[in-house]
Amino acid sequence: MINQYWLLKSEPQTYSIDDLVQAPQQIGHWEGVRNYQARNFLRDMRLNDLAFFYHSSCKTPGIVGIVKIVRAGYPDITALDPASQYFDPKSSVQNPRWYQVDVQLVKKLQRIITLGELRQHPPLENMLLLRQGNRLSVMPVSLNEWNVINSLSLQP
DNA sequence: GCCAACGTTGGC
DNA sequence: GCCAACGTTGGC
Repeated sequence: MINQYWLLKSEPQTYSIDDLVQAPQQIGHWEGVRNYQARNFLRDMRLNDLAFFYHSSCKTPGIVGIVKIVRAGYPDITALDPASQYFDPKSSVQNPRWYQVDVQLVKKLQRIITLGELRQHPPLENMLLLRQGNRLSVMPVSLNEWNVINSLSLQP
């Protein structure tokens, strides 16, 4: 079975890798995504797919961990909750508009692989993350990119 | 805080 | 369907 690899962005001030480290069973709900392209990627995720955990909008943006999809796409409950900041009146139980997945920590990297470092590696120059103006918070990562970054994470 | 690069909204 | 106005993202 061929898995797809992914990258998930989060603002650490909202949800950080350490929040996931400390979560029960180290499982987190990846909810609140309100972009259609990102939602479609969430919906495409399959059980046991792997993803990089990326910190964005912070002092040192970069990849900080690896997570596994432990529950594939299901309706985002926060869209149905009027008290939630992610509430969307256009979503309903019968016709959910947004989806979430559950992720479980595989490992927190020993060091952050910064955005600047990623940009220094020619094999990664076509990475979606590095494309100008890219604002997707959920995106696929090619096998080759995954392997390059994975080996970087093992270097001191 | 700035601002470029988006995505979304809504009038027409 | 077009497109201007607006809101958001996210690096710097």
